Amino acid sequence: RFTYNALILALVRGGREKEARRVMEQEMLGTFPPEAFTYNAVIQGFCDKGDLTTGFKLLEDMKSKGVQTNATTHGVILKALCQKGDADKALAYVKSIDSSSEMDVVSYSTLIKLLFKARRVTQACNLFDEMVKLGCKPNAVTYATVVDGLCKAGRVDRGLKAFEQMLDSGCVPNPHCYTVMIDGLCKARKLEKAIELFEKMAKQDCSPDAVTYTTLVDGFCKAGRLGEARKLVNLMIQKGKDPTVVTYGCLIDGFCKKCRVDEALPMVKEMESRGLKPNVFVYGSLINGFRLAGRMDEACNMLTEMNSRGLRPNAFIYTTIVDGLSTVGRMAESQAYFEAMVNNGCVPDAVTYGTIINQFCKHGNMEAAWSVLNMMLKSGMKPEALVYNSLMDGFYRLGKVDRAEQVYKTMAKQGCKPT
RNA sequence: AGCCGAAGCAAGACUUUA
Repeated sequence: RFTYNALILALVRGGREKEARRVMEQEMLGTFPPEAFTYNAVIQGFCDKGDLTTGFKLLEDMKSKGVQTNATTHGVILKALCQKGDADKALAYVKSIDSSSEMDVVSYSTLIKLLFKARRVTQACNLFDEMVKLGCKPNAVTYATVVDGLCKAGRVDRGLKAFEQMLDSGCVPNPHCYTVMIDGLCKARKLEKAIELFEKMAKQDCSPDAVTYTTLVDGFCKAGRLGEARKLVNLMIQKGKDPTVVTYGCLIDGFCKKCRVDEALPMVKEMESRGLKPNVFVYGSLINGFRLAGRMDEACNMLTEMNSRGLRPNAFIYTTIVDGLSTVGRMAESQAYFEAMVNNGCVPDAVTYGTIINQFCKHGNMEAAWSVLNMMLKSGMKPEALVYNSLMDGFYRLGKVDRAEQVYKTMAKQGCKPT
């Protein structure tokens, strides 16, 4: 029986869930009574592939065979629903659970994460309170989830409270817990507090890992404190925490944003010498760096280089190039890159079209801008307020107040709030 | 009873008077 379970698990992990199911249904069930462990593994296999239909079907099979679902079953199902972002279904599922197989700390944490993801912050917090009330003790993962959820919802203050609550509860924090808090503080522009926490970590016998370092490196970079960012990367090397591609990505982006792309380039060499290959993010930063410096030939060369290295440029990359070329007045080339984008099967997104609209506006080509907006709306895209702002500004500058008003009305109709 | 489920980090468009 253990052998079968081990085999099934191995198949699931290898992405061969169909075989796993066959082994379970046709070989194992003839010899051994069905058990939750096996079903959980197979259900997970299908859910990981996005096939929730089969997942739920197996769940029904399981129940009809009299196999008791357990907390892990719920965890697997909730994880799947979490990835789909289907909070309502998840809540309905939890309601349908009978009391003999309760939720545990993992399934609760999964559901809390899902609710935060669906921006249902109040519900997430209520669920957290509920689990405590029911005697299910939150662990470090639960707290990390809650702190992260609160911070990403713009409630760092409450994130900090939850973090303190974690310490008070006697829960031993791990680097994950600190990292989400540090990240939240950095993004809320409370860098000093983030540094403080980072320094406290080491003292607490919880040394920062590569992600924690990277988070703070990014914090320094976003605050324009590049010297400190660089020093921190040196420190992590010294401490034996190897920087990752993301670490270098943050550092390189920081320099690029400050128009110091020439200092960023040696860092690419440095990362390569450490065995790290620049990825699409790194190229994105570099291309943006050249764009900000008005050096579009070099930006385009970088795109060629990434192609030759087998990296596929995405909408970010193309949008940066399209924008940069337009800004320096190279309209025909800009358009050519937009066409190349489409021809290469890269789908322009709302930012791409927003960029194009903005560029038309800047160049006084308002009718073109207006028609792109309508195209966006027709295809169901939701332009951000800044796109409407750009259009209104463009019409105003040409003295076409009525057209600007028309834009404003469209904006209101789309439910887009003015900024 | 054999370790089946949960958490963290980076790139693109508006607004600048120098």
